[in-house]
Amino acid sequence: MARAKFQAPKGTHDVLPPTSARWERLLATYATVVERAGFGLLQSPMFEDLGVFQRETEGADAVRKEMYDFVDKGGQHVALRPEGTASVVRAFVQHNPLTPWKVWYATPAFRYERAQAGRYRQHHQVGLEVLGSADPDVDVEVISVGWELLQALGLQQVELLLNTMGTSADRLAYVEVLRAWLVERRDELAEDDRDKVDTHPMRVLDSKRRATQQVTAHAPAIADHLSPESEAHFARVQEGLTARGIPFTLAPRLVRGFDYYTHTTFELVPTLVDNAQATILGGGRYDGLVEELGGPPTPGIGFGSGIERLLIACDAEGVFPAPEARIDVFVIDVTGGAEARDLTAELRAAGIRCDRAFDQKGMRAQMKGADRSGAPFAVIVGDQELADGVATVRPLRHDFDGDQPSAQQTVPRADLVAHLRDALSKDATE
RNA sequence: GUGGUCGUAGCUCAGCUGGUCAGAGCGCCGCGUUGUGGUCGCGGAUGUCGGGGGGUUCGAAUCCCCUCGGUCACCCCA
Repeated sequence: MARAKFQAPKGTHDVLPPTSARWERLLATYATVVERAGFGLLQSPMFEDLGVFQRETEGADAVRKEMYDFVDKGGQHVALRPEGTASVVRAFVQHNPLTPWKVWYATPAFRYERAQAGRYRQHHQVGLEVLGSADPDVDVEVISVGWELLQALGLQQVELLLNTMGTSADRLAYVEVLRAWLVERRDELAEDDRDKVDTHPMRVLDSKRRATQQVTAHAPAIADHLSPESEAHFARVQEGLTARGIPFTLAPRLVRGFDYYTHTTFELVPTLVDNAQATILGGGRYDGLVEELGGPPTPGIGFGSGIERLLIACDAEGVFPAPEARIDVFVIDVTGGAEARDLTAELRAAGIRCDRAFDQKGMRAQMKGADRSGAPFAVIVGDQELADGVATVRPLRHDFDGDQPSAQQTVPRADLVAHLRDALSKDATE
């Protein structure tokens, strides 16, 4: 009877080396970008009380239908987080930090849905939030940092879509105008969109169906229903982006997934990725959310960005490749392994990244391992070197000169670390 | 949740309408070089033909159904 074989659950995936090195680098890049802008890391639990995410006013599918929720052994109803913002707001309300509170995070997010390219049941997001300031310049800063992340990754073919929802009062008023307008034209809409007129009129604007798009092309626009305050806020955001040299496209039909958004909303969309799940970074302002979670009236804004989708976009542009060599030196020991054991420890203590072969493989096999490791140098210790108190340092990266292998040197063991450091710095500058 | 499509060695895939169909390339391992990576040559291993269940048949990787998974679109979102 064959034993059952397990595999990663549907919609989840393992990231193995060397691909995982891209993840490490992406996270490091993100941390650099946000920390130089004054954001600090917020580590918060991956699950929360269900109510943190599932609020009465929230109609997003991610929260209504796709939550990974369960009752724990103590009877508490909890949920794996489907998005990053609500957790941050909960932490803000709980700890009442000084404002503006600028935090960033990197976290898995869970949604029970059918997987496809760029959409998973467990995906990973980096994001940030600023709580406690209504200044439109904060909107500009948040969008700028998102933009800088993409720049740092090397992404060029990206479009910034910008919209505003106005204040929540503007939004509510507009939604009713829109609903009334749509009700009169319900029969002209694509069949699948008709129910949304009642449940989620703004989503009708976002429909991908042609029949619906033809109708909504003339629908009332939020821009015509903004209060002077909202107009001024949005104008200042646009002015700031222009001053920063960040190109944007006004997208009056841009409808973000969560209902908590007010004022500025935005998405960054890669233009070269042709699947439907393309948005790599999205966010907006949410001036009522803190109150909904029991805090004082506090404005907030942030974005989330999907790591899997960022990498898909990088692949489409051929940028941000996986890093190459993971180690500097591969130690080869044909005297039985004790030399490799001690020498790797010595080199590592000196800050030199190194690895070795195990299982007492032959010289040839160890050299193949050295070659495969990507290390620029092999350090060879055999019986002769051991007797002489030396090691052979052999460059691996230079191409063969015809059939002649690259030149190697004999180095006294006492000088080995210094020699390798010197050789490595020369190798790095080539 | 709805619909389409696919699922053969670690990877990419071939296998025509059921009867040497269990294969190729790459990768991997060994040897040529008992102390030297690439290239080259020689040799080798690997799969219950994605897993399980059921059906048709003298006979199924090959046909049908269920199930699991990938993938694409919708829904929705990062």
